Amino acid sequence: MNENNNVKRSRRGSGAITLRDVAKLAGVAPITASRALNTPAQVSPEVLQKVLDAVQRTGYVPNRMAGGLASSRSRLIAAVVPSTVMSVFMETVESLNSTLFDAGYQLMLGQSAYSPEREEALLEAVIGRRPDGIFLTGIMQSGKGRTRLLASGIPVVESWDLTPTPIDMLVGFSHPNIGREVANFLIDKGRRRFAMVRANDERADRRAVAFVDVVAKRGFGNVLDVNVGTSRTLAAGREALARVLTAAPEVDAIFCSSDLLALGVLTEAKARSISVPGQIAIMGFGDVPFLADMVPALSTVRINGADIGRQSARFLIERAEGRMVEPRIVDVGFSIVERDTT
Amino acid sequence: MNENNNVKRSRRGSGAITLRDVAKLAGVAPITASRALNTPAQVSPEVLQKVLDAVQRTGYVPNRMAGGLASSRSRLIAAVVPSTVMSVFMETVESLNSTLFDAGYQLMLGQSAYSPEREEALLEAVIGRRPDGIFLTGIMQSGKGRTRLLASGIPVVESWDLTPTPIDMLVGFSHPNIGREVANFLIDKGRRRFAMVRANDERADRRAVAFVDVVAKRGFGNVLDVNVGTSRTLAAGREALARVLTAAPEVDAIFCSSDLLALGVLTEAKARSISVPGQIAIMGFGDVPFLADMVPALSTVRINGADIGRQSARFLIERAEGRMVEPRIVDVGFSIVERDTT
DNA sequence: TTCAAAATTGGTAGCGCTACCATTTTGGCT
DNA sequence: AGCCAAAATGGTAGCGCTACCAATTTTGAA
Repeated sequence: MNENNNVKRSRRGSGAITLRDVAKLAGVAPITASRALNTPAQVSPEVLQKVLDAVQRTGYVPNRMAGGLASSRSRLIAAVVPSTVMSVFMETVESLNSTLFDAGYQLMLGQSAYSPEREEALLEAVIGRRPDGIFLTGIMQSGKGRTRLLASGIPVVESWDLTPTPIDMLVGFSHPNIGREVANFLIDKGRRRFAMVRANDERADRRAVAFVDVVAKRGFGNVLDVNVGTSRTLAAGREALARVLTAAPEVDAIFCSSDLLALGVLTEAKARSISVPGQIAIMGFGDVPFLADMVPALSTVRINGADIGRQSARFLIERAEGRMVEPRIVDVGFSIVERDTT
Repeated sequence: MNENNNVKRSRRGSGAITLRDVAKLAGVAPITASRALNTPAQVSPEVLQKVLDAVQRTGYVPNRMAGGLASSRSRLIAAVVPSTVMSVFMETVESLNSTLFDAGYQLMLGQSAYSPEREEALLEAVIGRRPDGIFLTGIMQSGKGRTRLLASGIPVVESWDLTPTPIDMLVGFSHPNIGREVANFLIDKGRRRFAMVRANDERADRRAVAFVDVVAKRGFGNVLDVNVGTSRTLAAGREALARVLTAAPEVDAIFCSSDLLALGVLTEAKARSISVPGQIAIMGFGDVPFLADMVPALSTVRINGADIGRQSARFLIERAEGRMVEPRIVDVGFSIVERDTT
């Protein structure tokens, strides 16, 4: 029984320890070793111990690519995010990742960077890994993308928005509702002349439309609209206030499409000695973590990003394990957080 | 030539389109179709066209798990980050990801959450995917982890620090140097009574030691040390200033272990009408993007996180394609950014 | 025209694992 | 003791792809 009889080992392969090696060392068949590791209840305690010992001694780490290929279960979940830096989505990604990890899943991160061409390539790359689930921040707008996702048969969670026709599952909240509630909130606070500062973002557009609509319906004229393009920076917010002041100095409330933009507006207001909220009320969106502790603390719309991540992870896990999910659409809502700037 | 002759298809498999299907449709052998997609130069233009057409018509997306298993190249890179929310590392992850993506690699994200037990499990999960490279934020301290990584044979980039003995490659900067330079900088600015506000973080500790050392050497007594534990929040910074003021009201310069903490100190100072930098100078660390545009703008230590990501990605790609990397240690340096709070 | 070299295509045999089925062993019951 | 179901173990055949080698066709230099 010479163990070295397979001297002319193939040049292929990684050369790493395989399940075969572990099984041989434990004196059992490979399939038994596999069971010992994956479904320990199916093997006798002695065998389990022998296999575990062999794993310990060899430092064996199962090859998940091989396992995934054989079982058609990759235990990978892909998350597509537009950006990671200073992004309101990271809270979601963090809770998504940690919930998934605890259930034995890995997270693949793709950045779409708000670019359609890149999104196309990203989708191809993502599907190529055969993840057990895909998490999208936002709703897949492109019909091509939807078709592709649908054709892949992979469970999908869209998020951060609401639509009656998701690809598959959905965990989000209503942007128009936010626009409406914020408008009502500000009007009820006695504000009369409104401006919006927003970056290029389809969701912000829908908040804006609803906002404008309510303002008009309640009879407070039109809303000054300042678009800062693609830059979601604090600096863009500062510049935006300058533009607001030039175009309509009488504005007394500004709804921004992100907290960072709002922080910029607030910063510029302070720099110009404009009293907040005395002269101008400022409202952000997203509730990034440190906002609450600043002085003045920014009023904003709070989205429970961690909740979205957790809920999405649960959905994806359920589906990955073959169970159905019902209902497939969850509205996690939002809340207006009144602090010092309104 | 009935295509439906394999009626009793196996119950296994995903049922998705495979390379075989594409090859059959294009009228070539599977291996030829594989070459058409992976090394098109090795195939005649007509065949290439036929295969591409077949891909188009079927919507075929190659299974990267199978490809990875066969070729021992997963085209996956794993990144391990302590946290993603409001983290100074995300700039690095973003540039890492985008550089990798352009070269045809995918990013797997693991969160160690500053916890050793979790790091252990994470490492196992990461190695199990057989990534072509691993990016670590920070240096792998645990000997067990080092051994494991070494044994895996996977190229590793450690980062965000410097050591003469990295596991493999290293892209970082010197924390002691930062401590020293900041100390000298503040002393040269005329500051005399120092405090440090820092979270539990081994790297911050080393900055602190060097800082204290310089202060002592130049004869300005000891440095008040305020530890905020694991909370890296703005609120923690505010509370920290309160503690500083109680313990040593004469302090005239505070070096914080993160920008967020510094922002908290600054916020509390403002709340207490303490003039900055008149009475107290404040220095952060990391240079998060929006800092520069705030009023007052926080002085800080700038780390080029994007550069670390890009450089690391290049290293990892080089190694994944089988080329050597020399030198394996890169010091990307840092810079003290003087703004309004010093 | 001749023939070797280069270009193109194909066949085979895995990569490391698990689904599926077959076989052997064990234990509980009459 | 005898029988049968349940528990434990094993064998085989892939998962979908590519490395490696072999065969064929094309090209170009002599």
